[in-house]
Amino acid sequence: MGRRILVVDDEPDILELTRLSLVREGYEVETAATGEEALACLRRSRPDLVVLDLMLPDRPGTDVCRVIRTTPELSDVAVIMLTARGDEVDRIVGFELGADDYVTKPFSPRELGLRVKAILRRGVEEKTESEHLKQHGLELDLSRHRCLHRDEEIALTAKEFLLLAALMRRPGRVLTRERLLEEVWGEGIAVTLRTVDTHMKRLREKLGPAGDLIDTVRGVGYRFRE
Amino acid sequence: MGRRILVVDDEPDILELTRLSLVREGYEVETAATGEEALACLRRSRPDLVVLDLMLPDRPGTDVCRVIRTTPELSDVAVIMLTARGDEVDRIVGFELGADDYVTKPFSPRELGLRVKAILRRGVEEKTESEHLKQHGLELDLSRHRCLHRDEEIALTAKEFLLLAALMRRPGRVLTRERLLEEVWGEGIAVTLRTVDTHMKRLREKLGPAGDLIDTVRGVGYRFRE
DNA sequence: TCACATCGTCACCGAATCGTCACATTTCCT
DNA sequence: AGGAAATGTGACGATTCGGTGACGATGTGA
Repeated sequence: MGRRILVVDDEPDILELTRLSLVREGYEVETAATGEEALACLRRSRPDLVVLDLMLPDRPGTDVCRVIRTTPELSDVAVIMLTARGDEVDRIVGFELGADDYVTKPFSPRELGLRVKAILRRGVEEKTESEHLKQHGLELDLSRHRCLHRDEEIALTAKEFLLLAALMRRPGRVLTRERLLEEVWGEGIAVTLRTVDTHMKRLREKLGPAGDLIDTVRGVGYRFRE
Repeated sequence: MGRRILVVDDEPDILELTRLSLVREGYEVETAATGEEALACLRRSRPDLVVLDLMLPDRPGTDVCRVIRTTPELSDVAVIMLTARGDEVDRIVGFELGADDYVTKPFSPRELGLRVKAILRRGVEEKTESEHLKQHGLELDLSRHRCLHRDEEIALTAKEFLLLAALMRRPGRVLTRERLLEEVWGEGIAVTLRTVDTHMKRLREKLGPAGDLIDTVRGVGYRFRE
């Protein structure tokens, strides 16, 4: 669980020091010096937590944070902001921006380590509910948006992933196309029912042999093998 | 679906911040500052969930929670308690009070949002959990759309399944062809009455020995053995 | 900007399912 | 027993349903 961290700061020294201290505490650490770099890395490797400097060369850290929170695939990533003074803390943490915590510069590695640990632990607690589905060798990591079959990664698109998640959340239960549309696409969205079929086909295709785990119940809907 | 939330807290700031963050996540939110207000609002607008501070000016939140749980019309409302420390958690969430979850102050809106989402989802699932009919070794699971006879699966078509369900829902009672048409095919559908006979035949055939459980009541209709 | 991935829709096909009919059988009545 | 009415049964054509491949629109990263 929660192990991978991205550190974003434009000062090479701070970046390196932070990286080292976190690595020493057992985390996998990546680094980025700009907001763009950071976003690219986020999309690529989906870390569990981002330590984000408020001041970056290309765009403010607040901006990056906002992008993270408004991107569905990233919204589970925890964010710790690095800020010069404790001023705008209220705005940063939580409300307007949705960061999970902040640390004022200058900070000791130990302090950061403690915050990181606390945040990640909280994250784990939240996620233990059912963010991880596992059935018949098929594994879905909801928070990380990943799908494994016999430990081999299967690349799914957003819709395919949500579709599979909806089915796997209630194994054995038949879900009508209407229900699936509602759950995956959202309520009141105007999409043909048959669209579900198409996505189901693509999903089965990608799942390969595991595609058989999805049953078609003629005249009713689809169901995941119990 | 679960959308409406009541937030109860006596601190205006927290109240407003919480309200905002929940509204932003797409919920309809009402607020109350006292226990009495909260109960009034509950009775009036029946929200799906209450976020309830433990400390209120007029009466403890635990008290409010107890009232909710012991009022039949309100017992479906989910409750999330806000508490200062993780101390009395067991008592709160467990049997004594019957809250569904708790969040310790201070909390980030994100954290609360996640809890809310989880709780509401759970509620929906429980309510959708549907019938399971079982008679004379014949078993019908509506939500899974499965039919078992002595633990052996019997594959039924949609119509056959609905027909059998209609009969099994009222064992011993005779259902006319008209009634069955209405129930299985829907009202105002133009289908010959004799169509029911045909489906009944196919159904009995598939049920094998259990087919005898369906009696024909000459001149009236069909009935499932009591 | 371009290439590429994703998504929604459509049209077509084969197969499962359905509805109806004609005929056989049973039941009930006189 | 004889006949009428109701139900069982088998066959057949019609319809529905889901799988599938293709296409165009849209969005997104390089």
